[in-house]
Amino acid sequence: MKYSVSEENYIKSIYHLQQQTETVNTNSLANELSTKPASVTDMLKKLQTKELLEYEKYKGFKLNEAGIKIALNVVRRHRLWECFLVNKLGFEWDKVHDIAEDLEHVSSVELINRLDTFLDFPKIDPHGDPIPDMHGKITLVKQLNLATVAEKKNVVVSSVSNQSSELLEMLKHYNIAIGTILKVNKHFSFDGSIEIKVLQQAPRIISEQVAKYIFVHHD
Amino acid sequence: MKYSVSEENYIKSIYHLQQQTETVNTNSLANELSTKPASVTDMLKKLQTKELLEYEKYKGFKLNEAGIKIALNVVRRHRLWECFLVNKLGFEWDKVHDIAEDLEHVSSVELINRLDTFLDFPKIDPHGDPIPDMHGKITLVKQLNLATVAEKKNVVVSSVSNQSSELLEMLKHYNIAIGTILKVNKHFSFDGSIEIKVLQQAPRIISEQVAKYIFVHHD
DNA sequence: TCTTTTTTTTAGATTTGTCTAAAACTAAAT
DNA sequence: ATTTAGTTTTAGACAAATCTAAAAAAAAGA
Repeated sequence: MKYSVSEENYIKSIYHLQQQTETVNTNSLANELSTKPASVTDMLKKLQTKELLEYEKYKGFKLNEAGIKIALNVVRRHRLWECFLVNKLGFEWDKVHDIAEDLEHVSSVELINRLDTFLDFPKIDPHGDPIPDMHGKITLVKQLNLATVAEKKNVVVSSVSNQSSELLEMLKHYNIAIGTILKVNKHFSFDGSIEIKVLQQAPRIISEQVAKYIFVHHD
Repeated sequence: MKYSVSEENYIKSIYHLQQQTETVNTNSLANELSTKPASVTDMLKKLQTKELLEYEKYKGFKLNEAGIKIALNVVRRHRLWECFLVNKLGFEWDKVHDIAEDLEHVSSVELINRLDTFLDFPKIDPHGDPIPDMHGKITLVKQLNLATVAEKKNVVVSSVSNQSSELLEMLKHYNIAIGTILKVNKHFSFDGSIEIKVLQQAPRIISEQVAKYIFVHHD
């Protein structure tokens, strides 16, 4: 079955909200979607009729199995397009969200699977978030904070939890991006700073303040 | 200014129709868009208010300068996405139209210009139709029919005027696609067949019937 | 020229997604 | 337990894009 752009956006937002709280409430969804609570209630009725939602008046709601499946599909499309925009078209990762927001609603299954192949089946998007496969399965990559990673181990940068352009600029200057392989040479307990080594580059000192925003995984 | 998906589709269809007839009429546009004449009239009023159209009741209509500019932009997006789908994702050219129909409405200027760069500034799409540049300028490539091309000249396959899967299959078997460089060795006046030579392949005989569907241009 | 046919437009209805304002419900606080 | 504050739903309206049926205009034929 096909869903409208609006329906897909509601489904996706409910999915994101119910990752954090067991059941979602009307106001927070309205806030997330920059719409009014009354509009949310209208859409809830519609999604309930289509049997994608567990919903009781005044008591919150959440996606059921069918709804989650659709949400994962939209998330998959969004994140694959983000990979494309960054890895193939050379966008900065802080610029791709809005465009991917449009592209995610182009719903040809064959398009998305071919895109997946073209991108070589990425497991995480440029923000380090996992990409569900075509069956909705998410391969969870255990993420570690760079500030706490053991010394002398190779790790891959998987996400950065601060999207400010100041930090982005700094990381670009350091040649650190999602996917960069690096090694922690030493932790300095005096100020929490660490010395890291990126392949083919001189070792470099990073402050604890910066390291705390960088997440990595073992390869 | 931004236009709705519906407005863009009307503008694009009017553009295509007015390539053939000086002014366009309500019924043929309704037919092109698989909609009803009454709906067309409604949209014409809207586009006229937005000053994209020359339109007098009962007397036909056509896009003005501003309208043509928008149409060329939509056409550009459509054809660039078709290139992407065929050249990068490996779709057959007879499968890409519907998907490009959706993608063309994602209207980020930066997205399209980066896509153009990524595709290496193609001048024609996989059907051999020209791609307008970002200013709406079309580089017209003079197309010749393969059946009438002079012998011993290198030419590039630019379009095929029959989209049947039977012909497509045949050309695929011959390793002939849009962009293929070939040379006509000889015309046989007995039956109109021609011998062609594709780089790094043995010469091959093509019937006049097939050659007539293939268009080429000089490099 | 005067019907007849075809094309185009108008009028009014429908669907989807949104809104505001008011009513209904829940939760919290005295 | 009752008032108050906050949340959620309902009722009714609106804009965009479509439709059907009927009216108006143009084109074609006798």
